[in-house]
Amino acid sequence: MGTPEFAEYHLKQLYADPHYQVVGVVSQPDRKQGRKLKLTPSPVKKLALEHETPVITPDKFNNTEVFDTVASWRPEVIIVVAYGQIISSKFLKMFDQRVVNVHASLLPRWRGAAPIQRSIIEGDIETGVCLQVMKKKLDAGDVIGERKISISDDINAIELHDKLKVLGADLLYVELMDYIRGNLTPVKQDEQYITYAEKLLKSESLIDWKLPAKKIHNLIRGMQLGPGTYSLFQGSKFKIHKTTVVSVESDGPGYVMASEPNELLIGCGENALKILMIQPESRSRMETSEFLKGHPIQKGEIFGE
RNA sequence: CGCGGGGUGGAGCAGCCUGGUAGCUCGUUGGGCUCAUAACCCAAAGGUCGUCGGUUCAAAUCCGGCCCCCGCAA
Repeated sequence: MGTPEFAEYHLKQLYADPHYQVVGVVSQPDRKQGRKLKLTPSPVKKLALEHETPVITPDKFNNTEVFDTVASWRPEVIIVVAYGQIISSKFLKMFDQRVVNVHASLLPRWRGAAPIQRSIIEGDIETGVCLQVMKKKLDAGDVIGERKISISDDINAIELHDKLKVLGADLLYVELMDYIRGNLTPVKQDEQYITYAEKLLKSESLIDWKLPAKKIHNLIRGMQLGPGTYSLFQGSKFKIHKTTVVSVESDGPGYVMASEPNELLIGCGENALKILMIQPESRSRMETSEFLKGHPIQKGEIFGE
């Protein structure tokens, strides 16, 4: 059971693994997507169809008919990866201890919707993926296995996402097999370390130059997988895609401290940010050096207005 | 029929409204200056202005179709 690309990767690895046989797939209904609002199947559904696996995409999963359909596939284990709907305890009881979930954080840290992004935004130096036995309470299940990875200070959420999906699939390849065979006992989560990864809000996209450069840098990296971040400049929006923190005294929040052929340095509440990749309205993203050739910016001009 | 913005020498942009010598910041090539340089000076090459058609004496510019890209929204 899953929906986006993160889940699709896991499913792809299951198909490739001779130890598993995929008997059925559950995904979210087709959504209107893109500029034409064309009805598009989820990556997981698409992959399942290519493999001619039975697929269902119920609007509401928690429904007896749906449960019966899943039961009719006679699954030995049910794997949930970024499905996108709450799964009722009734279903979990039907398949007692056999519904597992891959979650992209080191539980109990970052339970919830946006663990990858939140780990970067909050400046964590380490994260990972967990395989848990699903409980009624969100992401509170006993942990079957985990994989850790360090977060470098220039990796963004998309890159981290791509690394974590590989680790997640590996949990299915190794630990899940052990669990099914009864060779592995899940471990309870230590409740004192619980944190929640709230969904990213659109209001978080606007850069507040009064914050320290480090915080803004983390936000920009974390929001890459999601709505992105932008700043206003002379009346239009500029998406900021990539930055690096420069340890110098700030001239003030949003002040352009240097605008040279290859460099755009903006003051923050503390230190400054060098903009490396930027995107004006209606244009594609571009390197700052290219951007400056067609958009001359003077030292002393202000971002954020 | 979801809303809107773009496609101009190799890169990033201006010009379009108010049709009539293709411009700017770079890059490239050659030359000069310099102990030297990615710095400076001089010169040159390089564009069917996305594409097809229409209007016109004349279209990058006005009108219509198509293709590609981007933002919002979902």
